[in-house]
Amino acid sequence: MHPAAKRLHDHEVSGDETNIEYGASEFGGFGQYFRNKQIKLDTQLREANQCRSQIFKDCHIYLNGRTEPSHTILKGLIVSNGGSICAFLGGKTYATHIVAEHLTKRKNNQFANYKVVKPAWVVNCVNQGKLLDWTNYRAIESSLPTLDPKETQEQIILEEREKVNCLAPDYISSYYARSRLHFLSTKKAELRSKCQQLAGQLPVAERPSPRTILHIDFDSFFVAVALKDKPDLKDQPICVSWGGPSSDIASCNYKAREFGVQNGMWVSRALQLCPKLVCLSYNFDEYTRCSDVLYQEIVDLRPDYVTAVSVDEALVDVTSLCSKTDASQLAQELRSRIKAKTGIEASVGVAPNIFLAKMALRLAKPAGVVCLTQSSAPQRLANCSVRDLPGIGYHIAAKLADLGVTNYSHLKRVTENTLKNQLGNAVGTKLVDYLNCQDSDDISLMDQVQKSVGVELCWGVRLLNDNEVAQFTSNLTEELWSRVQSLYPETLTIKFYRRAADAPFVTPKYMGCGRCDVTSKTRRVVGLDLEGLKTLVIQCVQSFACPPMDMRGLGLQLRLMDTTTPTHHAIKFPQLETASRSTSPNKPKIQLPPSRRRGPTTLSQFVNQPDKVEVDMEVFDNLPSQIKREIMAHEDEFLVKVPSSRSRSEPAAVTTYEPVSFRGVTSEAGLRQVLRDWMRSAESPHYEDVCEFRDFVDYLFDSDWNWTKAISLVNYLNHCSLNLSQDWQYLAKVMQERVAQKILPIN
DNA sequence: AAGGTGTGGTAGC
DNA sequence: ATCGCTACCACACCTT
Repeated sequence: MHPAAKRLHDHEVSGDETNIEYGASEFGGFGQYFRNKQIKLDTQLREANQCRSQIFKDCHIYLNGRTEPSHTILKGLIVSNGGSICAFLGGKTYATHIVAEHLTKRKNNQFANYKVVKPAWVVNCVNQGKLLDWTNYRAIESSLPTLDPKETQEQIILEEREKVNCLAPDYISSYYARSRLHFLSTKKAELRSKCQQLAGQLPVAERPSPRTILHIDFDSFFVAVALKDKPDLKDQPICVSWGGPSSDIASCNYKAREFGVQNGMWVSRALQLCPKLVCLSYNFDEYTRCSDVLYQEIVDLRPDYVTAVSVDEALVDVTSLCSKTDASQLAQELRSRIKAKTGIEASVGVAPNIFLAKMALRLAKPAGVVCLTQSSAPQRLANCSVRDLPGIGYHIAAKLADLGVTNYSHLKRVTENTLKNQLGNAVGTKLVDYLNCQDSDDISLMDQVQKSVGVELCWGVRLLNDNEVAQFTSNLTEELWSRVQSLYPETLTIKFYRRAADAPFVTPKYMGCGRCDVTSKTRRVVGLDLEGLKTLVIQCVQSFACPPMDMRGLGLQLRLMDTTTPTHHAIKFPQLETASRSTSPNKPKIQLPPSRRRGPTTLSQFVNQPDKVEVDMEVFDNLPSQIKREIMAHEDEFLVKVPSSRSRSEPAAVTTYEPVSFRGVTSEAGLRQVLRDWMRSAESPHYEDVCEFRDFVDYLFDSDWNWTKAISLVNYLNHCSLNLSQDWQYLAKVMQERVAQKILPIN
């Protein structure tokens, strides 16, 4: 489906709640109760008029500036004839038409790609009972499909760049320093890792079922922090944002929500709804301080388990504690201690599972504690909007609304199969669980090791040419690299934001990305260093073939190697027995940084091994580490005499030594398992095993398509060896070097 | 059948 | 003006 058509379709699904787009980021409370007056007006108009006709079917119309007839009348005409009103340009809903009398120069530009019509178009359409050709009612001359000429676009970008320059050396760091979403994401990652460390220290408790789970969270956290030194404002409608008209509201208090203000809404919009709204600033340092107090108090309880949900929010398993204390009392005490130490209110939900704990928390806000049980929950939750169920966002809620399900109790009306067919297996199953007040998520199984690391930047990206695109891409890749640390990346997914063909060149949000088409690409990055990564990313970005001036954002995500889970799935993988040791006819292609170049080396050098000094294997194994390492490093000069397999299995050795074999192992995960077993089996590697490993890696490397897996395996060895003896680390280095050199001649 | 890739949804304030 | 991030899951579709 064409993107615009899809948006129209989506719009239909969402009915007349044209600005529900903000619902996507709504949180912390029953937004249902504070519906925007505008929605009500539309609904009432539509109901009163019972949709006299469908003239404006599929029309999503934005009214701009002063009009004759008035907005109210036009709105009535449009809505009662099957059309809908678009509250804002930009965002996720797409306006098909703009109605305007006069346009300022800037708007002229901003609206250049819309169908901009005079109000008479609406009136005449209704009078004649059909949709008239809009081009006879143009409000500006150069409308669709003409785009801004290239020079104009260049001019716009140059002007914008004077204020916001995404190529400035400190742009990325200063951007992230002010981004609330970046703050939230990175804090969460930090806390998750801390909680995981903690889990290792906590005693491994038995896990009788049912559990007692606390879900604790500060009430409108950012606002609460902002109000700490402005207590006189606490009864006013307050929000936290950077303050400009198109800045996002990060958090608003309950007073503001009464006016329909929601988190994620733009300030300009919120001010329409609530002119007295007061905007306060962010204070990231203080958020961190409060967060630390919260988590310290939780840890001091000595719970069975803690999971970080957010900077101000945690799931706590307190089952053991509750054998002595009453859960609700425990929660109350926790609440008061936190209030005393931070000065801000937290609420707590108590329940036997995560789902119910989350729902209990919603009921508990503001400043309260609510306990839910399997038996009390259904009644307490009956009227709660499906939007408030964990994992049910704007899109799924819209699909549920199509099924006639808008609140929790309606779920009963739909069969499990319908849910699964309409929403997918996972969501369907989850909803059925919810209806039964159950949750298959187990708090002790959450917080697994991090699987990916990424960066994304979609604000202020304004670039003129390929060079600038490469520069920006390179800068962002460096930022990504700085976050990788000792982690071990396997693949890179590049997410490219390109201005949608029909989106205006000047974005509705100041310096925002506007509506974009997003495409992505995944590549293996095993064996690449920063320079290699940069080259790869720039290459991929170029492959999207986007006019530089239409680039609006870039995301880079590294999937990390799975270092824990052995898998039993076998992927197709050639067997060693059938391997040919000859040079592969198709040489692998890989971009390696110039820094890796070490002079000419050919594959044949490794294949045709030079004469060797003989070393007995047993002797080798008993050599001091230092010498072993030397031999491994110069293994081409040594030949270790391997005893026959018979003598090896003789009971001479006290410890039973099992030679490592990679033969017959078919999956990458399986290979890693063999490596892990090998590394566990000995303080330092046996020479024979080293040879087996080297041969296997050589084989992989030489076979047509497994060279990336060879690199992968060697790097995995390196990754794991960090915790092992120097011998292991050295082996890894030697193998890395070997593989790196094999790659060289191909460049 | 199992794995890879591309896309899309959700959560936090 | 403005700071629209990021990790993770699930799925459709494709290849082998």
